[in-house]
Amino acid sequence: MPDEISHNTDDPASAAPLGTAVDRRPADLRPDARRNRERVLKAAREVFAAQGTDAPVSTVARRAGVGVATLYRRFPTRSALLAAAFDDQLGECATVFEEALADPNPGHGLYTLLEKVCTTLVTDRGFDTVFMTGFPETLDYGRERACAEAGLTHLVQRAIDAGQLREDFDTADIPLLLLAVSGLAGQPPETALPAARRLLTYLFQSFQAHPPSRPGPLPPAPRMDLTGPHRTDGV
Amino acid sequence: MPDEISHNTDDPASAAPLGTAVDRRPADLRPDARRNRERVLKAAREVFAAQGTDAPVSTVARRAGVGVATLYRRFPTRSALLAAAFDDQLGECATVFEEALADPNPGHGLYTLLEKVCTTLVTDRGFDTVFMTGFPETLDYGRERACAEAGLTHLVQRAIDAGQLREDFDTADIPLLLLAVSGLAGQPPETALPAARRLLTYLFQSFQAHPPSRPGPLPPAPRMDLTGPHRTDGV
DNA sequence: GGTCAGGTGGACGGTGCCGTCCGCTTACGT
DNA sequence: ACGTAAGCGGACGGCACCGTCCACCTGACC
Repeated sequence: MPDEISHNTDDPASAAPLGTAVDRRPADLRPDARRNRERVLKAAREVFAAQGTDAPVSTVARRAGVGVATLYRRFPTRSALLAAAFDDQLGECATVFEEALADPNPGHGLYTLLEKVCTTLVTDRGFDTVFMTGFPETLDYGRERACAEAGLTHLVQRAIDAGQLREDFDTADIPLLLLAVSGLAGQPPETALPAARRLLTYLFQSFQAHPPSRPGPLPPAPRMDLTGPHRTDGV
Repeated sequence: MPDEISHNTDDPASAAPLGTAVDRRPADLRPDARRNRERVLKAAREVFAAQGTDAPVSTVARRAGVGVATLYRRFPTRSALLAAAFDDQLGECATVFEEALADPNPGHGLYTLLEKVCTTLVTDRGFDTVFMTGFPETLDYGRERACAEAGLTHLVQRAIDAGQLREDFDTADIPLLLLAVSGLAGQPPETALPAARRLLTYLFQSFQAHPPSRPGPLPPAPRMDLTGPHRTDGV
């Protein structure tokens, strides 16, 4: 599971020793450049959230009020820009993930973890792409991923042992759930969010080891029309 | 729900009286043209199934062994080609849908309907796009759709009345489920298919009005890695 | 205030796709 | 056999995007 992908901490000690250290630490930048960098990131977040990861780079540049060259100077490739734009979200993910691991009630931890991740997944268009693919070229993916996966397996096992998850629940069901939720990401957020919640509720009720004879309540079902991916173009 | 979109029956009586009658009836074509038309459709099915609806038209033409112009002559726009390519699948959908409506056991009817649709959704890449969007410009969508929706609501209501579906089940949960399953469509078919089955099982167990105290068995969980949309390029 | 590395923006070449145009080919009727 | 209309394919113009290049600014430091 691609949680806690290495996120830039703006900490000089975390300089990337790898050859791919294209994104120099913002602290070294001239203040105007630093300001532009921020503007680009802000614009990138907005544009990618609204239009998805396929949005043209020039749109981001225009929205940031800078030229394309400036943007490419900081983020030499599209992937780099994407990774940087979603970096803090990824970091937040990592935090939530650690909170979940620390939760004494594993079932509750797992639920809140997935609830939060799914919310982001469905609210921020384009986050799904970054989250799912993880940009093997841009970020050192493998280690963090393996670590997250191990933690997740452990959490799941704890929840099973506690009698909160059915015996035949599998760690692989979590990517499954994530993928399923990301299928809702194309909808406009105001329907996608309740939809995701409802789906999550359905699934969690199914995940229980001992379901009650009458199923628990569901969040409301949003009306949704499937026609088209619903670009929320901000001009 | 976009089931049973108007599918060409190759029946002369079904001539489109609308202005959009660009796709002349194959019977009128010269035999060589007719043959080429079939070749194009076959190639389109293959290419779109393997690469998704974004595949370039020229790829289809090349695979069919015809020039681009030939292709565009028959299918003046990309949408037309897509619609035509998935026409029979859509027709099959309609058949399955009617079978489901006719099933004396509404719960069983609903399950098999969704099982089949989901299988197609996950097996044929690109079918999801066509199925979900339904091409309002190309096909007369509204009537069929409304009809399907009404039938579906009726089926759901029957299943609820029969005590097979929980009271708070909503017709809108079906698009929800479809969307969720289509989220798996990016995976390679050999993992996507079992994944879809498992997801469907989880959900249906949750849909039951009176779940058993021990949940029923699940189909196996496939290992899946989320990294990337997994183009299955057939060269 | 001068100099210059670092920063900037717009213009540019490259690429991949769409959908059309036009001159050649082929099947069918006489 | 031959004329004609239908069919054909490659080449083409247009467009959108990517990523680079270069000539012009600007802020920090002497």
